[in-house]
Parts: sequence; C-alpha cells; structure tokens
Amino acid sequence: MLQLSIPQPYHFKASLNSYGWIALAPCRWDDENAAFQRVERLSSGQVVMLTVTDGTEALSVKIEAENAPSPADLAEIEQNLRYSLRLDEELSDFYTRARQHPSLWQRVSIGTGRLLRSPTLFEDVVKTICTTNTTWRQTKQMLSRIVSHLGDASPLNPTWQAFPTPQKLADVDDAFYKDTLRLGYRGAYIKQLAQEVASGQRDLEALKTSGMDNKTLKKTLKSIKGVGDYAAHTLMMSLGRYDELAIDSEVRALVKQKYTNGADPSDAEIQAIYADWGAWKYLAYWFDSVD
DNA sequence: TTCCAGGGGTAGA
DNA sequence: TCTACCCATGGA
Repeated sequence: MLQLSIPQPYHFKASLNSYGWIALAPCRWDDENAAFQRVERLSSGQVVMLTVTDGTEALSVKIEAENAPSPADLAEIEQNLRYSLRLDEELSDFYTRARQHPSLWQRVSIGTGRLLRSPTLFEDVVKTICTTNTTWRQTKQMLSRIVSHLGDASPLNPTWQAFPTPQKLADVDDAFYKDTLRLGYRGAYIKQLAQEVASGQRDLEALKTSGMDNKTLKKTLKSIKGVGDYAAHTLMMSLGRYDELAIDSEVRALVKQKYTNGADPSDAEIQAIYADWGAWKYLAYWFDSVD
C-alpha cells in the first residue's frame, strides 16, 4: 500500500470527477468504494492495477500485480499518480483570484482545480483528438475500443487493460482502425502520431519539462496532425498552462446562456469575458457555470 | 434525409 | 489571416 501526501485544500472525489477524463478508459471511478482505478503498464513491462482511495492526510494506493513491484516500479507509480492528480501543482494564485467570485469560489474552495490528466502526454493527445467533432458518448466508446483491443491486460483481471503504447497503435493496419477502432478520420491522425512517437521522431513527453513559452508550445502542439486551436489549448491545460481557453461547442453554449442573452457569441467576445483571469482563463471557464 | 456533435486540414483568396 | 469545403462516425 502506497501513501500519497495531498495538498490543502484538496477534495479527492470532487477533483477526480470535475473533469471528463475520469470516464475515459483506462480510468474509472468506482462510486461504491469512492475509488479511482486505473491499469498501468510500467516501463519495466509489468502491468499493475491501481486503486486510489481518500484518507484524512493522504491518499492510499492499492497495487495489484503479478509480481511484487520493485522499488523502481513503486517510484514510477507514485510519480505517475502525483502527476495525473496534479498533487504538486501550485494553484494558490488561482485560489486568490477565485475568492473574488462567490459562485465560482463555492465550487473551488472545497479543494478542486486539479483536473485529471494522463501520465503521458501521448495518452492525452490521443484522447483529445478523440473529443474533436464528435459527441462525448462516442469519445468514450472510441477510447474503450482503443484500450480493450490494444492495451496490455491486467494479469489479475484480464477484462481491464492499460492504455496501449505508441508502438501498439503504430503497428495496427488501416483496416483495424476503420473496422475495429472506428475512430473515423481521426484514426489516420492517431496512427501518424503513434508512428512519430514510436520511431523517436517526436518526443511528446519532453514537452512536460521543456519550459518553452506558450507561443512556441502551442505551435509545437499544432504541428501534430489533428490538433488545432481547441486541442492545443486543451493540451496546454494538461501541461499546466491555463492561459488559453479551449473554445468548443460547450464553451459557446455556456457563454450564450450566461453572458450574451441567447445570442451566438464570437470567439473574441468569449475571450473578452475571461480576459481578466490572465494565466488562469481555462480554470476560470471550467469552474464557471450558469448560476 | 439532413444535421451536427466538446474541430481540423487544405486550397484559394 | 480568413473563408469554403471536405472529412468518418453515429445519434437525433
């Protein structure tokens, strides 16, 4: 059993469930046990099932694996979970600003703001491409097929799989993408990305610590086929940069209802509404809602 | 049948 | 930089 220290304030259940990624394989929320579950393939090759539950001063992680995890395995699990749950992200400036907005503060002050992300940027890019120009329902189904058909199964529970490696996604043929994964035209984008990453031609994970400025980072993300403004801004959020709004049909619908009296807002109008939030625009939108 | 969903690539101006 | 047009998929 691994223990993860938590920041203050931190609301485990609300944090995990405030972003849709919790519903995308291989992540899962077990409501009955209030547990976050995920199968992960470690760099050692071992496949582990992780079950994370809340505690008063720390989170508990149950690790189920065929072989006892090595110290390196344990370190990797801890690092991946702290990253995915953003337990070490500095949000105090956002909290300070949020205090000025009563209805938003009500949602944030309990200890939210740490939106779930994947251990690898590769997984987040694939997931983000699968949210474009489709319904949330279909997004969930696409990810379910990707994971169940190509991910390494948990030895203890073969019906649960890890997210597939780039190599796995690079190796399957076009017919498999079309007939089995059924990602639509997104399949070609994801296969191309997987090939670039598997061959070493593109190092996505280096972007986590590159320290590049937002403009360069956005340009780099947009060089991925299938990633436009919306997806690039979503991925910048994944990387802890909240300066840009990921304007999509959901954002437009909220602004239309709350701020423009039912009129369709332009992107410029939407930008103006959240402009004062500076480096925190994405989180400000995310915890905004119709009162 | 047509539209469109948590958009993006491409060609042409 | 901006605008048409096209893109697989599946539900309404």
